[in-house]
Amino acid sequence: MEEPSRIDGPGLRADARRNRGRILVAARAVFAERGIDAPMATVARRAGVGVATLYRRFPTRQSLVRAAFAQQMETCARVLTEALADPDPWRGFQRLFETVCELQREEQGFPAAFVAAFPDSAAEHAQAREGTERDLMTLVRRAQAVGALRADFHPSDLVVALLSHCGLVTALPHDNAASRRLVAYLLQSFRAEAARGALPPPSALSLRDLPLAAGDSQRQRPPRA
Amino acid sequence: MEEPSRIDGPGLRADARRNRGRILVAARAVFAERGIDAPMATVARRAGVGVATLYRRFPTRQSLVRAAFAQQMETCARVLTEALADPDPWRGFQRLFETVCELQREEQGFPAAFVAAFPDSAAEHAQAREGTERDLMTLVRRAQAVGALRADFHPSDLVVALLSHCGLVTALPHDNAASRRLVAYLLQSFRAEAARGALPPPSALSLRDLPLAAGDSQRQRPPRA
DNA sequence: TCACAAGTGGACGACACCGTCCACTTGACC
DNA sequence: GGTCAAGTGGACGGTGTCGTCCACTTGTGA
Repeated sequence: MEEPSRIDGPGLRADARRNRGRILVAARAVFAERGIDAPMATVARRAGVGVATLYRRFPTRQSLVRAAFAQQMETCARVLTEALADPDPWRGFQRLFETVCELQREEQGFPAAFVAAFPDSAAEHAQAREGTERDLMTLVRRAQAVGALRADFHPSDLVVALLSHCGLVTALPHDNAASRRLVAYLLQSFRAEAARGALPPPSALSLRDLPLAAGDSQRQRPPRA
Repeated sequence: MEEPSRIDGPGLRADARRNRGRILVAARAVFAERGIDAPMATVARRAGVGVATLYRRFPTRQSLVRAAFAQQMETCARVLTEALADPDPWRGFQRLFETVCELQREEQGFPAAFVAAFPDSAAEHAQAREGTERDLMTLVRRAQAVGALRADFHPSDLVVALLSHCGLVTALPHDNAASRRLVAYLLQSFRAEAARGALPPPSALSLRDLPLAAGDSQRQRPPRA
């Protein structure tokens, strides 16, 4: 009410803003090297900052993760807009998928952030997600209308594809060839000509389940070496 | 030398063997619910056993994981044998992929075990893996010779596909529809008729990187809610 | 230049998990 | 039934992370 969350945004003292920036850089680096649940203290040390400063700026690990990858999230949203603007809807669709996968591949830690849970941002970003979802639906319909995207493609299939790719790059963080190969296979199977026989029914997933535009998701936990 | 590892196998006292069994059941349950790095003490408690007993039987978490999912690993190996025996190599290939994915889908925690690292079993299971690898190669060649599997399919693509599916079911543990959908898409894109345009070069992966037959792999870490 | 609110660092208590140790129990074999 | 090695449970010390608290520093606006 009174404090409109000056925890982030501007309105910070100059040195504080500088530190905030350093923390985000350090967070991306540390998350890339040691995974998304690296100790907070490690991030602080790398940023040349005390733990207290880190916690003051980002009270939860989640808020740090979200802020650290906000730029990637925005890129995803922008790419969707560009895809919609493309006169060739299939090319738009293809670029959308390829670009998001490229982001997942390049920014270590982003994939993990991508599937990690952000249950509290649900209300907050509801409209953003709905807009994104509508846009995606439009893109899919157009690409189908042109006869490029198979008719039985369901918007949730994009979520499925992105999450799988995400899992792959998490398992093999440095194997770009594997990632590219999967992307190519999936794109080919999304083409209308590839349709042979019926597919099993689509998942009930929606964008709600995937933070394409700083949204959020569900989930449990994976392994460890 | 002197003690030929009676830690597992028979030769255990009756009560000890009973406990061992209980531990494995408990481990599968706990891994399914809380992920593969749930506290050892939780597994012990669930098995109605002290921690010491657990550690005596399975000195490392890895050995516990491996033992807990040994059955699933064996099933994978058996399915490969069956696939080779199938007069229709494509049907064999298809069943192999579908069955392994089904295992990943059904046994929570198995996918995580599947991608988790088992660096020390490398030497130990070297022959088993090589045999598996050769079998797989044979299966692929046969399916290609028949004109069913696309000519540019590379054995490592199976690893890629399995790891992606693994990631998907880890992210969405209860969404069978999503899993089935992905499997269907991938199988269709592996068909010879689906080939349109060149694929990017295959990954350098081999079965070495995937514990199809109780083998092992590499890796780093994923997220956490 | 000064005063003070904003910002800072690191020590600290709480907590969770690990893996070992040891005194006690129990199954197997005579 | 008696002996004893095999087996057992739980307490315990060690380690690593969390998140807070508070005395100190520093930027800002007058």
